[in-house]
Amino acid sequence: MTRSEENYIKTIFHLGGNDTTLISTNAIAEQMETKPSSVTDMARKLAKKGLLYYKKYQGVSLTDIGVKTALSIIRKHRLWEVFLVKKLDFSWDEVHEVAEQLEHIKSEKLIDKLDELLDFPKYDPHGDPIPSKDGKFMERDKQLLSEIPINTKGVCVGVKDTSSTFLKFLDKNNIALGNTIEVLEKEEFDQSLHIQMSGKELHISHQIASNLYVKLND
Amino acid sequence: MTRSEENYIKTIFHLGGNDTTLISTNAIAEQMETKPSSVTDMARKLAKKGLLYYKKYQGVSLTDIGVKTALSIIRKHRLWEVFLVKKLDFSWDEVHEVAEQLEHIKSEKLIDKLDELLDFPKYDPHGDPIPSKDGKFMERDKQLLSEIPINTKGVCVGVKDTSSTFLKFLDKNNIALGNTIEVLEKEEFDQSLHIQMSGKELHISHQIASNLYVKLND
DNA sequence: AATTAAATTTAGACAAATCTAAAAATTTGT
DNA sequence: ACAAATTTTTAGATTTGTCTAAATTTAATT
Ligand SMILES: [Mn+2]
Ligand SMILES: [Mn+2]
Ligand SMILES: [Mn+2]
Ligand SMILES: [Mn+2]
Repeated sequence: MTRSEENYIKTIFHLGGNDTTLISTNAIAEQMETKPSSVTDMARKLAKKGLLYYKKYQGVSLTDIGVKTALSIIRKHRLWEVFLVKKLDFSWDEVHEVAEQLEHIKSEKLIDKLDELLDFPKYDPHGDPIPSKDGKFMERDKQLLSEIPINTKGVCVGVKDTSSTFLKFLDKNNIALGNTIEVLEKEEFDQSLHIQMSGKELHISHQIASNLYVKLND
Repeated sequence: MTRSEENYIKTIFHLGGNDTTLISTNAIAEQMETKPSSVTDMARKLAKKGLLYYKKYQGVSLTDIGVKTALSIIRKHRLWEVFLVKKLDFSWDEVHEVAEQLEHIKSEKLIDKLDELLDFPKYDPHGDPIPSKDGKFMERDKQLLSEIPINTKGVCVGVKDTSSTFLKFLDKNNIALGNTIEVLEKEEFDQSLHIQMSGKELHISHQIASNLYVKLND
């Protein structure tokens, strides 16, 4: 598989094309910052290769082989992200760009040994689950911080927005995965939250709270 | 720079095109397993980019920028080889293929941090020197085992042939970098050697001896 | 239901990197 | 020095992945 083909497969998976829902060429084009006509060409090519199902004018969805392929690329992407953070002291806002390149390196042994070196991590630096060698992975039971009730405690386990700006903002405010957060108060007016974290009280906007995943205690 | 361009630059460097000697398109084509006509096209392209000097019908040689580029790629290649051996338990005959891919990953921070993780190695698993960030490196003072006199001792510091078959052969015979070797006798007939290594006596062919580098003691 | 708007595909073009076959230049051998 | 052999370049074609502009299909609106 070429790098371009792999990127298409991965994007389609992320857009939800793993079940029978058809993903439109426009949606793919927008996500990949390319043109719909290019997507059509690639859809035909990948359909012929058996990686996806393509219904003219309707859209695409991944075949079983397509899903397996996508999971393999995502596994590599996320393992490399862990490597960059844990072994090379990258911060979580710097890893994505490099992982986009590293995910295309072809060597089964490489990725299995990397997995071992990292002690078989279950989640990447952004809290996203890492598929196992055979494509299985556990989506964590998590909720957006903005949607949990007042006076409940949870552990911060992931981010929805993985943009560098958001991640740097979290760093600046000492919000990190693993932190315990308690919602103290919710402002009716703007949906902003008063929270307690690491002993300190903090006021965060709805914008922030709706991009942070927490796992409720017990 | 594209992957293809980088591979051309690297190959030309290895063929000795760093000084004023011109390297022929045929030599490059043979080394890269491509056609001379393809090399001509690329030579023009790289000349226009200022990476090499191209004299029609004569050949090419790298400019200063070309040499710098080559050294940067070689640095990456060799650092990744060290990583694969030291951190992921690859054997020295398995690393080249994967390093050929990894050497094209673009991230200055990645390679500097990798260097640090590996404790700034000076040589790769095959005994080849690793250029520093600013392109400097020390070619070790070494000789082919086949060319040192009888009754001299040396430390095995490198291999000339880096093919998988040769490296596996050395593994099988417990010949590894760092071993001390003494030449006991040289057969006039076939140039084969009787050597002493790790307490054992060994008989090796000229073919082997002329592909092993040793550094004489003192 | 007909018209308009939006999404999608087709047709044709382009750049990068490669190839084959033919032409041109260089080198070799007498 | 000249013919033959070799090397190198040119010309034209191919594949991959992309694009623009036009045509077609589907969806939305009156
Ligand atoms: Mn990522
Ligand atoms: Mn991630
Ligand atoms: Mn190598
Ligand atoms: Mn090497």
